[in-house]
Amino acid sequence: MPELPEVETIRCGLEKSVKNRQIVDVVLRRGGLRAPFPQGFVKTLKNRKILRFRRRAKYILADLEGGYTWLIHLGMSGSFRTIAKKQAYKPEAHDHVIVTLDCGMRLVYNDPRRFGQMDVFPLCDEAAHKSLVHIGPEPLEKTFDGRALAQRLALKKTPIKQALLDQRVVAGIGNIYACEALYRAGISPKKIANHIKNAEAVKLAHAIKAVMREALASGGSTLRDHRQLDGSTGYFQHSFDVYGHGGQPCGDCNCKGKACVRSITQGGRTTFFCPVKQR
DNA sequence: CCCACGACCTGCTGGC
DNA sequence: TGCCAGCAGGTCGTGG
Repeated sequence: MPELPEVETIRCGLEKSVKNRQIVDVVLRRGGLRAPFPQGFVKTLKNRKILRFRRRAKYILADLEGGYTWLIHLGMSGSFRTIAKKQAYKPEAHDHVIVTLDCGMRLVYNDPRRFGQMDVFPLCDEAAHKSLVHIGPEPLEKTFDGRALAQRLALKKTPIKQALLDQRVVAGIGNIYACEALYRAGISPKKIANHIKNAEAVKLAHAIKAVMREALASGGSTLRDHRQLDGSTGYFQHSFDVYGHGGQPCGDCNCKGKACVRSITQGGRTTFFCPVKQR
């Protein structure tokens, strides 16, 4: 489901409604998601206060009292919802993890496709965690700029679109925002990453930051099922220039109403782009 | 090491 | 109406 803006929106929701609550019970309704839940998962979460929610790439990291971190990845279809104390809770299809908090509220993790991930580990081991250790720079950090991007792209021989999906190059970009950023930067998705010139990398870094910021301000994109904790939907999907717009005019090249936006397959994923504007 | 590709899952849509 | 192929916001393991 989610890319950086959606994950960040959910992190904010968790921070507002769940931070500083103590976990009093955890129920797992199956043995795992993509991978089995780790040994002692429930036991480690139970009776710990949640101190804060952080984000790294598309991972949510909940710091727990006692020096542990609860790692959450939503995969393609994961979502959280909260159930108030007085509300009755009937498990719905694909509710896999139910966390009860000291205030009586329940936090429910639902994930139809089960591509999500959960883990818990000592905070001091975070830097070495298999899922986090290779992740590249956060695009919204000041230190991420054209130079930083160019440096990483120089090592990649794949088309730029595929390089942007590689979390070692930049953190948090997925299929939608890769397409949108390349469009804004006017760069062809087929261009080989290590052929990208410095000036283009500068433009692309700006485009990545801009599209991420704007999506964040809109509460992310809701295509099928991304919702904030309170059930409200993002609306950035209305601002897509190319994603999902195959066969329509892009609105910015000189094709004036002509169906310029194409879709192609790269690395098994659909890429949308305007071959006139993106070269 | 790098890269391409299939696997992992369920649900929805569109074409017949 | 029903069925089935194809596709979906992500990662990971296995080959070459």
